[in-house]
Amino acid sequence: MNIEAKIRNIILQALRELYHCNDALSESLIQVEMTRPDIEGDYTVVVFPLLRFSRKSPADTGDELGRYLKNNVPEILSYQVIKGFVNLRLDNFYWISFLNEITENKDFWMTNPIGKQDTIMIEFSSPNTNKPLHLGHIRNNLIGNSLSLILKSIGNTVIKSNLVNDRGIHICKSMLAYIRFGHGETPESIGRKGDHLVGDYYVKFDQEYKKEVNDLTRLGMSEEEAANKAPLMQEAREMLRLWESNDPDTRKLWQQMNGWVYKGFAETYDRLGISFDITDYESETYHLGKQLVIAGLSDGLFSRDTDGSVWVDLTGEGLDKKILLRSDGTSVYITQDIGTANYRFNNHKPDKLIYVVGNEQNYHFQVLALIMKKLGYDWADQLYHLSYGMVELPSGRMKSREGTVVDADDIIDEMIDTAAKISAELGKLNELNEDDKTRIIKTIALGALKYFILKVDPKKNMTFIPEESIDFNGNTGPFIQYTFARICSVLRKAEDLNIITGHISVQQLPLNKRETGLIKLAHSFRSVVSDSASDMNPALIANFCYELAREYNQFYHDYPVIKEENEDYRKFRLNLSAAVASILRSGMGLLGIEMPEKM
RNA sequence: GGUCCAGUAGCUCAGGGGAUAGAGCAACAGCCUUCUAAGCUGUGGGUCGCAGGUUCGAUUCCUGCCUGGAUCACCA
Repeated sequence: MNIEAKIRNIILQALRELYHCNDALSESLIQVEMTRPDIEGDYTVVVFPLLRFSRKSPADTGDELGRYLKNNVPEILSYQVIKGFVNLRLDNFYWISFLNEITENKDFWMTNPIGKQDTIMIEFSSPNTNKPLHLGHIRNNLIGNSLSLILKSIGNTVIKSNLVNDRGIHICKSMLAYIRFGHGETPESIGRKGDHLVGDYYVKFDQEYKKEVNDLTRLGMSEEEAANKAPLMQEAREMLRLWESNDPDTRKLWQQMNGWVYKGFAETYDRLGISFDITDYESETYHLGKQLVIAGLSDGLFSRDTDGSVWVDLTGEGLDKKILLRSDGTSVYITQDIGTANYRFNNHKPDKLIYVVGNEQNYHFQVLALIMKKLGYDWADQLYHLSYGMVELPSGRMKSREGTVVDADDIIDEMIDTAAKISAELGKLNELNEDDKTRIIKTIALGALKYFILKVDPKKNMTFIPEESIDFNGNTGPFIQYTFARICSVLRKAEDLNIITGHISVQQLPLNKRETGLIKLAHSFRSVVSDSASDMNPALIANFCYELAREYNQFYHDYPVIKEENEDYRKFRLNLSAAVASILRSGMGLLGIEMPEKM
C-alpha cells in the first residue's frame, strides 16, 4: 500500500477513535495531498472538513490528528499545524528505501501494470487519401499513438486501428483535376511525394472550380446554383457514380493515385514512428451498416420518409432528426460508422472502442452512440470519442483546399534542419560519426515536435505560431532530452571511474530539499500515468516529465554527484540520477518520444 | 436560434474547493579553468472574461450574461 493510502486509513481510524465518528461518508472528507514546496513537510492533511467531527478549533483538531498520525504511522517523523493544515514530514528512511526499490528493479515503472486488463481498440489517424497529412493530422496521430502506449503500459491489450477514407467525392476531385491537368505525370516522373502530388490536384480542382462558379455567377446565376451546376462539380459527381458502378478506368486511376498516397503516408508515419495493428479501407467497409439500418427500420426504431430516405428521430434526446439512408438507398457517413462499430465489436470483441477524432465531430459521435443504444447493443456505452481540439494558425483555421496548412512533412523537415543547425552551433556532436549524428538530430527534432503537440491538453484547441513554436529551450522536448543525456553522461563517467552504485545500506541520510523533491516526484509518477490513462490525456505525463527534468537540473546545478566526497551520498545521488533518467525515458516513451544518450 | 467546448501574465500554455495562482517564450541583469550552459539564478509582468449563488474557504463547483470556436447536410 502506498504511503498516501496508509495515511488516509489512519486518519479514518483516528476519527473513529478520537471523535467516535463511524460515518463511512467521512472518507470523502479526508484530504491528503502533497505539501506545497515552499512549506516544510511531505504530505498535508486539510483539517477544515473534519471540524464537523471534532467540534474543536482547526488548531486543536490539527494537533490531535497530527499526534495520532505520528504515533501510528512509523514513517511519519514529525508534524506541524499551520492555519488548519497538518503538514507531515516523513522519515528519510522511507524515501531511501523507495529509491532502493527503484534501483534494484531496472524496469520498475514498466513491469507494474496498475490498470484493468481490458482489450481496448483505438481508432486514430483515419486520413483522407486526397491530400497529404498536415499538422492537425500530426496531432491526431501523436495523441492516438501516445494513448495506445499509455493504455498498454497499465496492462491493457491495445489494438491500434486505422480506417482509411479512400473513397468519396473528394478523391474524385483530385482524380478529375489530374485527368484534366496532369498530363500523365507520376511521383517518379516529377520527383514529388505521392500524397503531395495528389494533394496538388485537389487544390487545383478547387481553384478551377471556383473560377467556374465565378463565371456562372457573373452570368447571373445564384451562388448556390452555380456551386451546383459548375461543370467540374457535375463531372466529379459523375466520376463518383462511375466509381461506385465499378467502371474499370475509374477504378484503375483511383487505385493508382491511392497507391501514390499510401506510399507517401507510409513515409510520414514512419518518420513519426507510428504504426497500426489493423488498417481498414472505407471502400471495403462503407456498405456495412445498411442492413443494420434496414433491420432497425423494420423494428420501428427508424422511419422512412415519403421519398424513401430513412431517418432516426433524436428529438427526444435533445438532438435533431438524422438521415441514415439516402432516398436512393445509399449509405451516408453515419451508416458506415454504425456498420464499422458493429463489425469491430463482432470481430475483435474489445471492451472499449476509442475514436480519436477532432472535436468538430462531437455531434456525429453523440448521434452514433445514441443510435447504437437504440439498436440495443450493450457495448454502446463502451464507445468513447476522444475529441481533440483543432490546431489553428495565428491567421485562423488550416484549410487544405486553400493551401493554408502546415504540412506534416514540411514541419518535420524544418524541425530537423533547426536541430541540425543548433547542434552544429553547439558542436557537441562533433566527434560522433555521421550516422549517429543524423540519428540524434532526428531524435531531437521529433522530440521537439511531439512534445510541443502533446504537452497541450488534447481537448483544447491550440495555436501554432510558426516562428515561436520551433523552440529547443525551456518547456520543450529537447530540454527533457538534454536532462536525460546529461544524466547518462554522469552515469557513464561514474562507471568509468568504477564508482559503486546499487543498494544503499544506510537507513539515514540527511536529504536536502532538492533530493526529497526529486524522490517525491518519482514517487508520484505511477499515479500520473494512471491519471493520464483514465483521463486519456498524455499532456499530464508531458508536464510531469518537464517538472521532473527542471527539478533535476536545479539539483544538478546545486550539488555534486560524482564529485561528492561522502560515499553514501555519492551513491545516493547516483541512484537518484539513474532513477530520474529511467522515469524520464519511460515517461517520454509513453509519448512516443525517444531519448538520446548524448546530445 | 439549439447543442457542445473554451476564456488564467504581452504571447503560448500548466494548474485547479484550501495556504502567497505557476512555467516557457519575449525584455532586462547575472553564472562556464569543476559531473554536458539545449542548463542555472534574479527583475518586471495577473481584477484567473463579467455578475450573482453554494461554502469555513471559489480562479476552481452552480446559474445567468459577454466574447471566441465547433456543430446542427441526401459531404465524409
